[in-house]
Amino acid sequence: MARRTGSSAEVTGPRIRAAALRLFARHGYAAVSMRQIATEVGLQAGALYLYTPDKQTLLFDLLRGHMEDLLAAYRVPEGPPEARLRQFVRFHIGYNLDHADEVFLSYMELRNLEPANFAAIESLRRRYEDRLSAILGDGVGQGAFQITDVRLATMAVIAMLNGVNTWYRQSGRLSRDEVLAIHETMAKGMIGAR
Amino acid sequence: MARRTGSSAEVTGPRIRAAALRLFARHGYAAVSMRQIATEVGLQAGALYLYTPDKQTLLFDLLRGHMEDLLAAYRVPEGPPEARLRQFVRFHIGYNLDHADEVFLSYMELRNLEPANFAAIESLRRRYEDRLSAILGDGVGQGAFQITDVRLATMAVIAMLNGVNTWYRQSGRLSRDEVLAIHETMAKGMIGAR
DNA sequence: CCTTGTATTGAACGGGCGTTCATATAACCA
DNA sequence: TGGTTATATGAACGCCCGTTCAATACAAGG
Repeated sequence: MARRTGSSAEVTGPRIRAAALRLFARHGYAAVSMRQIATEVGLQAGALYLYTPDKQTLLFDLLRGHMEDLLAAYRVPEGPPEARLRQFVRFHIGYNLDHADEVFLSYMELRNLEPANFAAIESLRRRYEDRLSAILGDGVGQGAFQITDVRLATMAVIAMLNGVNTWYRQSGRLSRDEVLAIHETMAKGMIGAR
Repeated sequence: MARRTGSSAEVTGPRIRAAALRLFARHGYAAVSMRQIATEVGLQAGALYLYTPDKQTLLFDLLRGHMEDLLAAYRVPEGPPEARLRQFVRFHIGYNLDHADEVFLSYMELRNLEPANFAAIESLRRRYEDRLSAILGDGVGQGAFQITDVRLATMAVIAMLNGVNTWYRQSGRLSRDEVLAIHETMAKGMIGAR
């Protein structure tokens, strides 16, 4: 057998990335073999190399794609700092819950990236973090927030928000909107918003 | 060669665990081979099996040991809820910074544990989290804290505190004590402490 | 000095790894 | 319809994996 009926690169490429994402997130990059990914898609391992030069690039493309999608999805909010912070909180939690595998992978597999690839992802992440820093900085400038160190506050707010992904389940005790509302309040409290 | 001069099980066992901890934390459980661990200690791979039944148990013992050490090191604070929260924050950040590899490993490698081992670690972690929940619950009862959901607030505070380990460096811009103080304030703000 | 027990080697086992490539088939186009 | 190109196979390459075990070298005690 060789080429299979109804197959095309436009279908196979995304299916490979989806399978790799799922397996990497579930078991870890190092623990997943190219043969497992291929099996998931219904291919032999060799066929994967029509779609990625190697396993490392497959991982990197997943992380880069996620960070770029995240940055593209973010709409810079307008209005007073408190309202903008509220919107950031809602966007961040919402996006993370809707892209749990991507987010998980992007935090867990950084150490498996080659230095150059690592730097590229970190740079994208920093750009995202800076969007929260901008809101917090404006809030301080307008006297709405009481923050000793904007960079630290940025990291702390994001760390708190990221925590949601570790425990939230759709069938859980709290609705998604309750979780969002509570985190809005906590984020405001953290930074001394009046 | 066989037995080497100056060697004894009391020395080799801890050295193996230390090497495994360092390598697992740096590169990930799945990416580290028994041969690499052995080389680090100056042994052949086979010798490791005098000290652990297998690789999985080596990982599990590291995680269990860490969680037990953490629970043993925690002194239940006394006084009003606000003071007890302050002490929890200081203990948690301080302990995490002093045991960065253990903490990192305990979060990253949970998924590489067999179900029974996973459950054991999660149970220990839950016991630790409950100590913060107790403080928050008391604070609510005494009207000192304004918390919609104690369990959610517990997870959020711990997530925020854990974030420190991802960026704090001793040579960094902020001193350890500044970091502690700021996080005390943020933790209090999160839960509406007066 | 010799025996006993501990600590370790080094080879071997079966198997899986990432990657390459000649080959084959399906889809497309003239 | 026939030739070309895109898509995939499946075998092979060299290498590393976790684990076992007989053989062995050393330390300690009598």
